[in-house]
Amino acid sequence: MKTTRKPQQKRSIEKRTKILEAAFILFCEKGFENTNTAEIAQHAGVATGTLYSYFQDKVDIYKTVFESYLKKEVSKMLSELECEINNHTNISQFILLWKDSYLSLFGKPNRALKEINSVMSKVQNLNIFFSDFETEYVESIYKILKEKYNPEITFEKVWIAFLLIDELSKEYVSSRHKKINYNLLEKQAIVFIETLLTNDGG
Amino acid sequence: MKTTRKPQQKRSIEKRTKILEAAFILFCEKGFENTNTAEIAQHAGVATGTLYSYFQDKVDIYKTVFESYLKKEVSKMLSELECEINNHTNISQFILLWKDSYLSLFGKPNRALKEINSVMSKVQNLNIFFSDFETEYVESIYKILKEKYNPEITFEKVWIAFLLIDELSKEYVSSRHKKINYNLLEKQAIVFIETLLTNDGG
Amino acid sequence: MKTTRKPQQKRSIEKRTKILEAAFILFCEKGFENTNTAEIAQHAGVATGTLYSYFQDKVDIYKTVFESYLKKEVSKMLSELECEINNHTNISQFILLWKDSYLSLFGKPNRALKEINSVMSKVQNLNIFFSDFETEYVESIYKILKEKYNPEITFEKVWIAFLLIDELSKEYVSSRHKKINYNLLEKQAIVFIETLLTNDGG
Amino acid sequence: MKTTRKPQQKRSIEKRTKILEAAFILFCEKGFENTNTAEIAQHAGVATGTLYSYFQDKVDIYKTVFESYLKKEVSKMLSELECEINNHTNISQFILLWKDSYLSLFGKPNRALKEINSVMSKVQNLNIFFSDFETEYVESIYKILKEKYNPEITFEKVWIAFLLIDELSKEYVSSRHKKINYNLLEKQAIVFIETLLTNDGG
DNA sequence: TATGAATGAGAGTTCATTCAT
DNA sequence: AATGAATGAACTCTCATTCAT
Repeated sequence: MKTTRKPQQKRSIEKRTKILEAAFILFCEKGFENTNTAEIAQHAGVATGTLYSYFQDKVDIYKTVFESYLKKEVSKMLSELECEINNHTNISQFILLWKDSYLSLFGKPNRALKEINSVMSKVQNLNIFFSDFETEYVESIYKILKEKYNPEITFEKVWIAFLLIDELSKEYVSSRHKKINYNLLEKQAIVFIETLLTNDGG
Repeated sequence: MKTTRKPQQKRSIEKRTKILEAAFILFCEKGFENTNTAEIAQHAGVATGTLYSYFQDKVDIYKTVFESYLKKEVSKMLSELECEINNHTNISQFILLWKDSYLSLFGKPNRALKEINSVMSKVQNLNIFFSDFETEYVESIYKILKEKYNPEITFEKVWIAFLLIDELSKEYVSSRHKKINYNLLEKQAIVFIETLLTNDGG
Repeated sequence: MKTTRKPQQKRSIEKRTKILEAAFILFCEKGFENTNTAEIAQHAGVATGTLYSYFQDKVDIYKTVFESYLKKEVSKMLSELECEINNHTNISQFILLWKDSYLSLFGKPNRALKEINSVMSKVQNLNIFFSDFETEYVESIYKILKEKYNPEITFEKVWIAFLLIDELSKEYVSSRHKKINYNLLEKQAIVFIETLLTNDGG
Repeated sequence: MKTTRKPQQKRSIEKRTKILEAAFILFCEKGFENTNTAEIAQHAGVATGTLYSYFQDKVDIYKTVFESYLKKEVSKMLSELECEINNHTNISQFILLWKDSYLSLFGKPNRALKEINSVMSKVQNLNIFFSDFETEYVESIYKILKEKYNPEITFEKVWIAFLLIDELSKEYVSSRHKKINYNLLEKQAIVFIETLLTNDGG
């Protein structure tokens, strides 16, 4: 029977946090498969064995890193978004804010999250968490839009907007398509998301 | 100085093809990291050592597999698309055809291609190929659309349409978001893309 | 220079006893190699570090556990045996009593004691203790038998009886030979031991 | 899906044999837990990875080592015993031969076989093989004795004889009881085994 | 004196790559 | 040209032991 520590003491929590921070940075930079446990330990300033006091295995570290990252950052982001709306933001500005916050959230861990299928094949229930999480996230945006801007809006339209914002962020992060004028791309995308979300038809 | 053979003889070419086919199937199913060279050799019906007669290393196999897959399939797809257009297809039908052909192309290798960043860190110039390839692909679509449907269309708009079709395909392949009505999503997306590509504004 | 405590205070002695009890149970169940110090500490209700206040290392725990078990239990057993004899027990009954008491003593720690060679290679003088102990034990039985039943008996004959009782106990504990009728085996063994110990020849 | 090689070629068989030989020596000397895979490989003159071409894991090596040792040696021993009987051997001589052959077989691997419980907890069906093997072995002896010397003999009596011979061998191998006159012990044991096996009573 | 978090050497195992045949 | 047995570095994970608190 294997147990992992649920640290209550301050120093212990600090160590756990350091491990998660180091793992986050390395997974984002190099991905899951190209990061080894020794590196994580070294960057966290702990011994390799210490990782296994706090986490069951490497996959558990991955899972915890991105679960906690998303949980923490997304709820923060959503409340910030809601706050902004109350300051007389129009829908165009809202979309811009949405895109910016999404980019700041998913820009960094983008690479690591892409590998999720690889990690998934080693553990059950991992993709369910992330799928459900995405759904919840879009539902929150959907509620805001329905309440504040367009009571007729459908969930699917918001999802399309979400897909586009997701792709825009990835384009931005990679910036690998030389022929693309990113500023123009973004401007046009936002105009069309606005059309999508305000038009009654569909 | 290490060399890999450029096989000219018939039997050699067959062997190379078998390796690429086996690798394609396995990389698509299990990803790069979870597929080992012994498996590829076994499925191809050759010895492990033979892999290294035709390819420099495992990454070279990955690179060649998807380069050749894309080169071959995309040009086929594009000529099919062009062919269809001449049969009095309207833009809405064109978008549908585009989406379907894209799905049939990228549905299968989706998982393997997601890992591209992971593979990239082991070899130079891999992502450049894929980025350039994507650009060329969208340019081809852009030309068709400009010529046949809308001379005013911008490259960026087509790119937005492309991003959306890409994401739709991924959603379709994974089908992991329970709350999404995929038929509705697709229908609305296509209407939206049509609007995007026919409207003069932007 | 490392020292281990010789606890004099009541609470200390209790702790030491708890460690030995926990270790005894675990070593008997799972053997030396498959029992780890964390488990011993947990079952004893102490911290892992505490083990090392009372014992030099894991081997020292093993050694102490079985030394103290044998010393305590065997002398108890021998006095019980001697007690029974005075109540007009015949030799056949004595052998039965011997076997039963031996089984109750060595049945449980059988597995752990089998591993003694493995543990021995890590520490000096461990097997000497156990060998000497066995000798003393058989000598005690020998004295009883010589005094009460057969003055002509030889030490070697008693040793043969001892070997047989030892094996019988092991068979009983493992019960893994399906074709053996254990009741019959035991009955015949005891008859044989009786013959062995009463016959003058040899 | 993991596969291990079934070597057919001469050189391959040699390598497998070398691994088994090295493992046999080391397991006998130091036991299962105190022998590591690197040592086995080194003594066999192969790389660590090579072990895993021929065997699934360390336990599989242990299992194969002693299964093949016993299968090979015991059948050889039994045919030798049968051969001797035909040369007008009396029962006393037969018992002596039995004991000697048993000693030469189980003397060396005695230590390693004692650890079987430890290894067993890591793998299923291991003890079943060894128990069944012991049963078959004693049955063979039983058949010989019944046929050639005493048609009235019971299986249980032969088993008792077997237990005694087993213990005698262990005593001999360890030779750790200083007060024992081993020659006398053996002589008396054999006399009594003879009594046991020839007497009709029981 | 007791704690238990931390250590890190060392274990078993995998697999891309090589090279004698 | 093709083989596939062999390699051995690198990986993840364990656990007896230590030591700051």
